[in-house]
Amino acid sequence: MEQSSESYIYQRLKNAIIKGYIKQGTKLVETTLAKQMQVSRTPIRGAIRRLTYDGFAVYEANKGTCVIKPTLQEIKETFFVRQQLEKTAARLATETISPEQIQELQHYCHEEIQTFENRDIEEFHRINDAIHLLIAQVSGNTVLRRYIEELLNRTKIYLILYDPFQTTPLNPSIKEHQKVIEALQAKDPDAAEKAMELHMLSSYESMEIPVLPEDYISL
Amino acid sequence: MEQSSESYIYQRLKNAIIKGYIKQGTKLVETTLAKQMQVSRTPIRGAIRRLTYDGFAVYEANKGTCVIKPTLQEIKETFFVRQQLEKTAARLATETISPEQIQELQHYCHEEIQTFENRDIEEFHRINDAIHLLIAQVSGNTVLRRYIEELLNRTKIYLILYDPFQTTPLNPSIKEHQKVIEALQAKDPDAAEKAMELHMLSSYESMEIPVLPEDYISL
DNA sequence: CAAGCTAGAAATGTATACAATTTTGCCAGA
DNA sequence: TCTGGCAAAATTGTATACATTTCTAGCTTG
Repeated sequence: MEQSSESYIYQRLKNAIIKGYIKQGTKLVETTLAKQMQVSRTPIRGAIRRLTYDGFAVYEANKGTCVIKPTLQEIKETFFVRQQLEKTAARLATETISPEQIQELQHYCHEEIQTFENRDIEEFHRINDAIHLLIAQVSGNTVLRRYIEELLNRTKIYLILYDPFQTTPLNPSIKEHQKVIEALQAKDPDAAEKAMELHMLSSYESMEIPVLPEDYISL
Repeated sequence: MEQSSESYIYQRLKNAIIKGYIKQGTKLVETTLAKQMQVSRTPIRGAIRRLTYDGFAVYEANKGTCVIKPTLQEIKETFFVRQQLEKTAARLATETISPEQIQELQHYCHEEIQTFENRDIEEFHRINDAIHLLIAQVSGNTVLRRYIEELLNRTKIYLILYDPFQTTPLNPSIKEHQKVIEALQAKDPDAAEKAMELHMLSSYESMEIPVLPEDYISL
């Protein structure tokens, strides 16, 4: 499948933002990026606009587009919305989840433990995402799934600002996932919702404004 | 304030879709629209892409963009997500709402009753939107507010498919709004959440596939 | 007559040119 | 030195031209 130039550029830019290669607040200048990526302004422009619609950048007419620089307040608000939707997804999932899907979730949990022992943070996050996305999918509400996916993506960029060295203790996360999965297996909506609520809460309640040099760039 | 051509085109197209002037499933051809609107393809293209990101159209690479043609399932799913978020907003609003804001809501309710007597459906919907948006704003969570605003916009297009003649009894809606406002005034989170849940539920639970000629256009 | 192929048309994707707006930096004057 | 303004540079907004892909209509062939 031949992918369009714009999609490719979009992916590259998004990745660079999420990974922190592009500093928050940076202005995304069309002409500059066009030269760097050896394409015309047209696909660059499209990619930048898409980043805007996805919430990774802010646009001002006749001024240009900058990578977002969220406040701690905004970050917590976003996590809160994500929490609400994931709570709902977990509740719905108790009614529709199949034994195979439960097995898949448990498999992820095992992988998570192994990855934790290996200290492979990147892989750990990949598995974490997979768990949350699977539950969102199992919920059976595709609109809900799309919103959760969007918010999950959006919260990734926040983790860089909040915890650039990724030192957050991941151990509790594993146990929390297991709690959610147990509730799903027991088909207990209230327990599933509560478990997910607590899990999401622990991922943002302790956030504080990090002390970093102004021009800090995470690897 | 001078608005860009693209923004203007976006607004026009969105309005045409929401009002039903453009039939659901219609392909949005760049060249055709460019001729109609007397501009080049560039701003048309941007406007169409934006409609895509807002969920009013679907895009396929190298194929083009079509106005969405949601199934009843999708419509109900979207209303459900909106319901979840508005429930949350109502709950949060009980903690932050001011006497002035309560008064503003009550004012809307009075307007709503008058408008109902005048059978001005368009105005009625405008007031209804204002009530929901104000509660979302009062919640104090701007991310939540933006999502609710997006979903409110998106559900507008659904009402055309569901009820093109806008014959839905609006009377219960007024009473439901009053219930929500009473709960906000009493600063009772559970009551506010419940009242909003019931109000949202009544707006979509009874939806059925409408019987319409294939080429039906609302006004 | 149906299925498949092919050339032309049509539509989207990208590059480039030009217009309008904003930003920047320098200079004059108080 | 500070401020205001003006002109050049930089950047975004739009138009147009060209490239590539997809759609369509008509023809061929079994």
